[in-house]
Amino acid sequence: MDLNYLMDTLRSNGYKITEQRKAILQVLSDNSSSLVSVEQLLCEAKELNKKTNITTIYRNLEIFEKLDLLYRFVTEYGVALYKLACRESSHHHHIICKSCGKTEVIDFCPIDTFKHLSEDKNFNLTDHKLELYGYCDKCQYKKKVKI
Amino acid sequence: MDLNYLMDTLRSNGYKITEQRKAILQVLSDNSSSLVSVEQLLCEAKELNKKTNITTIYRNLEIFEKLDLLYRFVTEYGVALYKLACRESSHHHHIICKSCGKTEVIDFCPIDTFKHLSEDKNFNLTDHKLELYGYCDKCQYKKKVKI
DNA sequence: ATTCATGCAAATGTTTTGCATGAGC
DNA sequence: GCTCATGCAAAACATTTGCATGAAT
Repeated sequence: MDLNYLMDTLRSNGYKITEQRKAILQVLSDNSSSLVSVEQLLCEAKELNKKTNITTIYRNLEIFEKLDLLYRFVTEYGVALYKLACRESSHHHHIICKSCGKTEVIDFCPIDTFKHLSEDKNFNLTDHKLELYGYCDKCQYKKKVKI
Repeated sequence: MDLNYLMDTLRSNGYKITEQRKAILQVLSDNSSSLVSVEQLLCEAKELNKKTNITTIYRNLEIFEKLDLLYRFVTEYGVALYKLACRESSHHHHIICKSCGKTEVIDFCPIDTFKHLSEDKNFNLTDHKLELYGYCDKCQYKKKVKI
């Protein structure tokens, strides 16, 4: 994901470009192929800018999310994980590696299959959530669960 | 869901049947068609047994979950919601009302559709999560979001 | 110069834990 | 009587907020 696009979006929405913001965006960008926790984000952002503070992380994640720059995901244990949102992203689902957190986008959506089922149940279907879990290429033989 | 079955399961696993446990199970049973939060559970359990304590709720939810009596669900805001697990439950998904939390089971699973997609991506697929959201029969015209 | 962003500390909310007491078998 | 379950208080986390200071425009 393009850092310039991210910063332009911030600027055009009246947000200033600070060193901390740059560091956070850089970390998110470096990890754009997997989901990162706040803890990991803080840790890696500190490497880029020692001054980065946890409060700043939280405040910025909220902003990035509001601007649709960030995809927020909550694991079944209630832990929030983040990943930059694809700019061109239309509706899609993810396949997530349970070991390293790597995510891939799956364009196919099976939701139409459920349309008639929900009608049968008199549910007015508005949203859905589908996530596939497994082990990616590299992790298939070490299967150490991190998420 | 049958309270006797629940208590038998507890007993046969070495757990005692206390008034608090009965109250918690009763509340879960009364709400078996929707997801309840810990807060709601505490509130309703207190009506049945004033002595019921939040710590006891947490400890028991953990036990029930471990015995597969309870289905635990985490919303996108990280809030845990619970519902008794169906005894005969095989693999299935849920359709969840965003207003009242009512849930219905959907037996159909589209996961086979993704088998070849995950192979293309060299992902060894092990789990998945699918939830449908909408408004049930009764809530379609009041659409007040609670979950 | 003005406004927004940050850091610190404190507050909040949720869940967990230690320990003494009490209830179930 | 023994064991497990409970209640209380405190601890452990994750996240949010108030406020004064500092950086970006």
